[in-house]
Amino acid sequence: MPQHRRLTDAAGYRPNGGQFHLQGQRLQPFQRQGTIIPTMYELPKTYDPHQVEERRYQWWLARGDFEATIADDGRPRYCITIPPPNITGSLHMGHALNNAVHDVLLRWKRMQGYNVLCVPGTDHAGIATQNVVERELRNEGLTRHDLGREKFLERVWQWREKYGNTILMQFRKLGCSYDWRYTRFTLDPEYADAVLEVFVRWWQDGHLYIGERVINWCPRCATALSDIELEQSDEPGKLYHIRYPFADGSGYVVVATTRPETMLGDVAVAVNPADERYQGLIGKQLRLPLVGRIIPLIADPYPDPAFGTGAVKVTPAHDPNDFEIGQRHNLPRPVIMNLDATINIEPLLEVVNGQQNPYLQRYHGKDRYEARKLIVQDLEEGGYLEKVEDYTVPLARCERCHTVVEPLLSEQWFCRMQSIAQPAIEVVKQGKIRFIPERFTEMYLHWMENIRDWCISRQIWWGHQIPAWYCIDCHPENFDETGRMLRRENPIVQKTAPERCPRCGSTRLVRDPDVLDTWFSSAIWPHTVLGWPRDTQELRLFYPTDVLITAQEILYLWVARMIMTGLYFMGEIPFREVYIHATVLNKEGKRMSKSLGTGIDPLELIERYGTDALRWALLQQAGIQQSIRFYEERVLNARNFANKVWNATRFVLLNLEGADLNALRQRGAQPADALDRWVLSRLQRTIQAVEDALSRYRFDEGANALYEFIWSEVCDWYIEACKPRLQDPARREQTQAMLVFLFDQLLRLLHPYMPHITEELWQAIGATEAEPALIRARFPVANPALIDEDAEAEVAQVFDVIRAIRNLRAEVRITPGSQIPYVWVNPTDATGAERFQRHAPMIQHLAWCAEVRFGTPSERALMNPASGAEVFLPVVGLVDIARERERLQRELAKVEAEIRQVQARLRNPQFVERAKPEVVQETRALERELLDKHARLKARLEQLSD
RNA sequence: GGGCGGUUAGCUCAGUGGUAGAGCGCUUCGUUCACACCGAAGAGGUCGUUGGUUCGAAUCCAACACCGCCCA
Repeated sequence: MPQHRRLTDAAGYRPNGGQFHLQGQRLQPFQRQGTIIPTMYELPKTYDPHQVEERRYQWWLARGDFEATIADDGRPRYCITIPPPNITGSLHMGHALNNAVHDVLLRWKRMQGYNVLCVPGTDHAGIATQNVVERELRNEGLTRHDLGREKFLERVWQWREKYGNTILMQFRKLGCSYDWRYTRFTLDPEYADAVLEVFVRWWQDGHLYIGERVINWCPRCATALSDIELEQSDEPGKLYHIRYPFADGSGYVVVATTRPETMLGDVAVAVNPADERYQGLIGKQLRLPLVGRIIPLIADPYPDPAFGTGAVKVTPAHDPNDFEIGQRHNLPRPVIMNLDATINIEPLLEVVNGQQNPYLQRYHGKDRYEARKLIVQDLEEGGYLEKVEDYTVPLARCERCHTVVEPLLSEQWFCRMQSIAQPAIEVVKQGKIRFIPERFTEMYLHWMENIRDWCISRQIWWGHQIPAWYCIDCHPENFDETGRMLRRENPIVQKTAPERCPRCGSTRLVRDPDVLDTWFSSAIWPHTVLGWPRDTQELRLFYPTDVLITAQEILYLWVARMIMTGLYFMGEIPFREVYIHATVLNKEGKRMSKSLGTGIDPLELIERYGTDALRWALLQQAGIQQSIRFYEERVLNARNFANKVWNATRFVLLNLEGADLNALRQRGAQPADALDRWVLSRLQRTIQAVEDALSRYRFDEGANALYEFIWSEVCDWYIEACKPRLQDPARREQTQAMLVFLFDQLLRLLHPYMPHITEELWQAIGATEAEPALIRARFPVANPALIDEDAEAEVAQVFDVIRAIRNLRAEVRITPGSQIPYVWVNPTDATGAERFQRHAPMIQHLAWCAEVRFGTPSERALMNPASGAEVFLPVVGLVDIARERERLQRELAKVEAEIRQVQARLRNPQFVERAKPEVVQETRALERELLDKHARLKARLEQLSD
């Protein structure tokens, strides 16, 4: 039976100048079928992710490793529905972090034995997608109106077929182990049906209404925008102070505005009732400059007396706050602007004699900014303009086209939120849904408790068209001569088109042209992707889901709404936890933006450093922060770490030559000495740390524990210490078994973070018939019995002595390459003496000397105090006494400073009395050690002065 | 204006009451048969400021300053 064989035989790979050659598509290295053959592999010196990642991903896909079992097979279940990315999007660092976090959790839970289901999918993204296609059309010299609604939608679907899955393919490049069979799209027929179901039920239950509100209107896109579709920014502008004279000629009131053109629609001036400056004036009439309208001075709590003159002009149709004032005082709300942001004076004509007004005619039909210029000019000429100040204006722009958004009164569909929100507040208060980091609980509750009605209609074509029909014969006045609807009244709301009007029997029905806000459909994502409103096995098994992982910016617009719809339609929370990860910024702390060129392309990083490196770099920073600054050097470092893991495993494999891997595995970890017990103990602590970190979403902590253990303990010390043992026939097999066990565990622990490289390596060192793939192998469980404080203390002391010797060597430039004949170790007590004698071979090997002698030297030597011993490095004829004294003096000064600190603490009776006893003990022990060091340094100095 | 987060080594960040840490960068040295995507040894910090609590504060409290996020 062959004990080992070359990789070229088994899998068609041949090392060639550090490169692998793929000799055919079907060849899959390290994948063994059937019985396990102990194998000696030749791995290239440098890990090449390109040779591994795509192949491993396809292998998992082919094996069905990402697929959940849709049945109760006795395993606990774990389910996540991902935040569906916008179909027009492409992978950015935020997605990379979000999906890396998803996949770590999924892989971890899967390895823990959970039946894991992760549902991926995409969002139709109404405005964004419509804009992309409209831009395409514009290049062809067309608008969507040239095509008409139906043809236009065909175009959008074509676009979606072509590009809509780009981002999901990019998620695969991240290694995401999602169940792709369940890929959903928010405009799938079943999904669309669920959306209509929600609309109809909410309508029947009285939660929907048609109303007039001031909404954010994009004059370019010609639609209402939700808050999240806005870009808020402060821009330089002007503050205009305008005099509004009293109608009786008794002076004037000054109001300030940043949008003077809106004065055309003013219907009042408001002041705070508590404002003393206006006592006795409230109720007086003012004459609106230029327009001539007579408007009242009213009292309302909204104006802040401390701000400016304390008087606010009220334009209900063009400002949301003014709208509310108008409602309180039952004021008219003239709309003086068209949907394309040109001025329309028609609503004023009835109130003032507009035909006679030379000003109004001048503004009619002019663009808002042009009108502003004219109005300011006319105000100035009329003596109404008191002053103009430079002022920083908060501006909202359309996220898609960057046009300044206009607050505008319009007819929209609304959803009443208050009663729907109540249960969603309760479940969070009761802790049924937990936010991580916790601070988001308060933010969520605050927003929910002040929730406003939700404008759910959008004046675009791409999306879920509102299932409401209107009868022309019941309300002919609501339609113009072309049949276009002017007003919504008595809607017939149902899932499918009604045959005839239930009131008058007419068949002349018109469907509401508007579509629903995209968030309306994504609000039902968790239960809808699992099959709602049908009663499915998936829903029964996997709802509620376990966690929702997202970025902070959509806490309100998406997370809150999912909680509300989940409770409303399922009667149950949609997820138990909400993890809100950081925003990825660049090194300067600026938001990554493609248009500003401040972004980093994750795909480029994957190309250069590999997926596992990118994941590691992101996760190493992913905890509970608000933001993380990301830059390429971090990925470089992660790549180096991957290479370290590769080479450490490679070392183990190279040292298995002639070994029976099966036998070694069966033998398991049998510690032969303190060093073995030390590494097993450290491993348990690492397992605990990773487990604990992942359960708290502290991916950074888990990564650091792994990095520290693998690099600084296993590679720097354990492997180095194992080298001579592997050459010793008496210890070789036991050491091999230790290493095989250790690396099997390490690769398992690391797999959720770095799936591809670990699977590839584990296939060589850990795979068995019972566990053929790491992705489904058991995650390590810490064994507290293996935590060994004594071994840890003992090994720490030995390492300290080794470091002390290395330190002396470096002092006199004796490189590690040149072995020295012997060093002296002088233990401070009997325990130390016994210990260091036992570990003399390790000290020799790791301090690069041929012999360890015990005691003090008579010849010339450098001295260094260590923990439990002082070490001497004999330096024949080379010792510069003066220099050595200087070095020792420096050491002495350091020790003395430390002694002063420690003794100051111990001299304080309050400390000895009140501090925890173990702290006092530790401090005393520290004092003893420092005093001991001090004495030895002193003695050495005296010796040298002879 | 309100709420929240941050301020620790040159840079990016860990560190929730008991001897200040990591990675990168820097200095010196080194191709020892896992790894130069590496190894060995170093230098470098009055933990934003000011008060308070405490035997003891980077850590808890208060105020302030600056940076940032969210909301209005």
